[in-house]
Amino acid sequence: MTDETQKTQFFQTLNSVPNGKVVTYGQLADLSGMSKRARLVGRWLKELPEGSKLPWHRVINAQGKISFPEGSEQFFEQKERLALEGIVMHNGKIKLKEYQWQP
DNA sequence: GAGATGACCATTG
DNA sequence: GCAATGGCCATCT
Repeated sequence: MTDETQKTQFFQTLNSVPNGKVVTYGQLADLSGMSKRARLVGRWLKELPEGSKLPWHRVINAQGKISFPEGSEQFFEQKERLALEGIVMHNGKIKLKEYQWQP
């Protein structure tokens, strides 16, 4: 069992997130078979190239917020992509109750 | 090998 | 509901 295997599993899970839904880091880690590795998930997402086909913008933290500093380019892009899928933010936060993916 | 860092999480006050 | 605290785990200096 290498970390590459887990990475593949993780990316596969991420790729199966439906349009209009979001997932948290911990949830993705759990679905990929690593319950306490949410930080590693964040690390992998950071490594992704911009042109990646993966829905990285559908990944938010457990507080229903985008994990980039507000005002940064990354923050803005993620917010924009989510808006295109019908996911809007209320007072800087997303309603996990409505938008969180439930496999 | 010790200490710091990070797209985090759960608990506590 | 929000901020502070401790915990987790891989990578970097």
